[in-house]
Amino acid sequence: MTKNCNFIEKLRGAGLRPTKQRINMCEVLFNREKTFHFTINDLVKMISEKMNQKISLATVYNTVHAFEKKGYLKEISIDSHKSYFDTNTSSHHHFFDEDTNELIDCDESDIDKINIRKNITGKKINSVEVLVRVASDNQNQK
Amino acid sequence: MTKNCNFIEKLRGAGLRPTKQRINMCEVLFNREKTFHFTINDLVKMISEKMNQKISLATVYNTVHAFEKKGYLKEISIDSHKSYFDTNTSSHHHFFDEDTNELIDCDESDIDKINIRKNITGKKINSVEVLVRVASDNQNQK
DNA sequence: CAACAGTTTAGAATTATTATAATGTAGATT
DNA sequence: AATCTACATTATAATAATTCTAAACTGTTG
Ligand SMILES: [Mn+2]
Ligand SMILES: [Mn+2]
Ligand SMILES: [Zn+2]
Ligand SMILES: [Zn+2]
Repeated sequence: MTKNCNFIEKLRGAGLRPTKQRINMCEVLFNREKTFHFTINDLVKMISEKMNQKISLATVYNTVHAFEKKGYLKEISIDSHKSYFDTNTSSHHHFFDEDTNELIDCDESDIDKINIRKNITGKKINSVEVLVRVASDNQNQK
Repeated sequence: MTKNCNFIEKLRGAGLRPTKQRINMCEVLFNREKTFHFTINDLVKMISEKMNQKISLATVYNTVHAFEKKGYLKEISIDSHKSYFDTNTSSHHHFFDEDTNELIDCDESDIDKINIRKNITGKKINSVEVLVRVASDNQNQK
């Protein structure tokens, strides 16, 4: 897909200076075949593993939030203690595996289009997201 | 509905001792016509306003989590910085008004039943929740 | 290359939540 | 009713997550 990526252009296009930290983060986040879900902690680990450069935690937060604002990342909140970011920024739904804490993308065919009958005066719909929580099917009661 | 409520029985039924703090929290949370959504902060304010007793913040957290575990409250997470609790513990969907930060319940007729085609081997579905984010419809672009 | 605005950084500060351990209390036992 | 004990409450400390600060650094423009 995005091979030998020109992340410099991507960053410039968003009005973000292509610093080496941001380019490195782009490599880690976007230079791959498939989109994925991560926590800030995951990302800090991935960056320190994949790069030999040190990076400040504040920069990771800053950059993730900048990317989120520019629409390069989406936040998926599971509960107050579990929040993920998604490099798949298209509108899509999720399964959440409560055993493994894993977020799984749905594709179009997995869930029928949501039909919303209610409308709130003066308000437009910005997004419609379904979260399906799943867990092991062992018939151990509770 | 729950008039002159016997919260003592409700608490005992859950294996929770009916202390005066818990009974007071029950009054604030459940002794009302309609269910509602609140944050921990909202709740602390409501309790200190409605009671003349002081209550420890730790007790509020402990009790909210105990009630959540017993199924008397449900958590609704909007993003990593906004999390609500819901005294409506039935399975239902939500609108979230991004202008006012207000959560609004959907009822059965507002959203068609969600049809899930995907199934994850060995996993059962625990819940299916839709969050519809809405915001002011002023045609101010962005 | 000079100048400047934007960026990074380490560390401090802030906030939200949980842990601690001393004190209090509900409910059982006598 | 007095005593006992496990559970609950409390103030406060500790921890964790995130944001702020202000000094140093760097990409861009001219
Ligand atoms: Mn955010
Ligand atoms: Mn919780
Ligand atoms: Zn996703
Ligand atoms: Zn609700």
